[in-house]
Amino acid sequence: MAHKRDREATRARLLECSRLRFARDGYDGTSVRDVAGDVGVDPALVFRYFGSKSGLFTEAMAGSSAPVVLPDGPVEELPAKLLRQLVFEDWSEYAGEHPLIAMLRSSGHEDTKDRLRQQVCEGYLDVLSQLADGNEDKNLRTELFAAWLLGIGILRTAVGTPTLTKATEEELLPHLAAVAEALFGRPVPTE
Amino acid sequence: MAHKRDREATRARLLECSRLRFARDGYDGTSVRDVAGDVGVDPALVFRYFGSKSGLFTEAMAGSSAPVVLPDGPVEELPAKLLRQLVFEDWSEYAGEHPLIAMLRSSGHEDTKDRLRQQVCEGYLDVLSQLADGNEDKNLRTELFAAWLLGIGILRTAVGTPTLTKATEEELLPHLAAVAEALFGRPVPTE
DNA sequence: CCCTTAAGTCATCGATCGGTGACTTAGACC
DNA sequence: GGTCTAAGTCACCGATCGATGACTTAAGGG
Repeated sequence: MAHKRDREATRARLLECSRLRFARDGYDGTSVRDVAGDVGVDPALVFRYFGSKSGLFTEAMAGSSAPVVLPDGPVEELPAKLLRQLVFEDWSEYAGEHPLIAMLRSSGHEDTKDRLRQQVCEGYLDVLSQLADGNEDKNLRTELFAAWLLGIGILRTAVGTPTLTKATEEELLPHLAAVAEALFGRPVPTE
Repeated sequence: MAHKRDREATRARLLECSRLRFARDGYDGTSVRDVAGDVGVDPALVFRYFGSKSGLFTEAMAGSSAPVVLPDGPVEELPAKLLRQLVFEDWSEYAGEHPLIAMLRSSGHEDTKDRLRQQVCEGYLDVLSQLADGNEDKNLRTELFAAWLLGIGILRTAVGTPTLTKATEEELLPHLAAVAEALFGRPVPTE
């Protein structure tokens, strides 16, 4: 009675809730009953709509690729933008972590690993590689910088290292500029 | 009759096999029956020795803290040593990944997160912080460098990014030196 | 108003999980 | 060789999981 009978709307709500569960608890830690319970629907409906649990997982992860910065501004501002998005944005909708970091928890499954790689490559490396233009090991430098951003996010949220967890964006920006300059050989403004 | 009745030896074999399982399949993906089967022993024995599954997990992870570089050489060589150990060493005994990276898969459990943090702090940050001596944000710089090393390991093994995965140690060392110098403000020899 | 269609539910299955307690057997010691 | 202790086994419990198929009910059209 709380909701009308709307197949597409129910499907969408299942996907949304499952995304949060999968991100927070991982694939194995999430049960179909949990997700159905969040939506207020019978678990059997999940199998009617998605065939299986892994079908739900695949579709949920496919729809979560949205949050990626588009290269709309000058390339020099990209590192700061990505850092802000990866680390400091409010991901409370995704259980407090960037979806990419959360997805790492399920990287034991080969499907997840493939999607993870695809998302990192298309969403981050393609954009970041502009910064490495003119350098010798362009791709390697790009991936090394992406590794740093990812590592910062992980130390902050998944490990909970003391200093980095409490660091503010303003404290991080100077070091970001220094490392970016060292890797890309060009000045990167902090503002 | 394959093995004699030796409590300590059986305990050790259970720990060793569980370490590999936990690393490769995560906490939830590993069953007590799996581990006992690897050792060729009854699953009930696991509970007799470790009380519970999480007891086995805790003890297994506590015992895997061994692989940490000791600061025996000059501090300038630490980054290269840690990179070699984290990324290029042969971790086939641990399913091909450094235990720390593997442990990230189970970082949904708070116990694992605590142990992970402790291991990163004591095993890596304490050693690395010598490099940041004399700098302003000593701890922050140290954690930022550790984040980079961890991120490199993750991109290589858990994500499988194209260029970094195939990179050799010799290709990475110059960039390691550049970033270390940018973060710590002191030259870091590549050899 | 009724009847069809599809959205959603219910009961249940088989497998697997962590965990427990009673039991069996191997090995050292006298 | 008998006996005692501890290493290891066996049978089983309750809970939970993914999954299936038969069922019920809400909504729209004639």
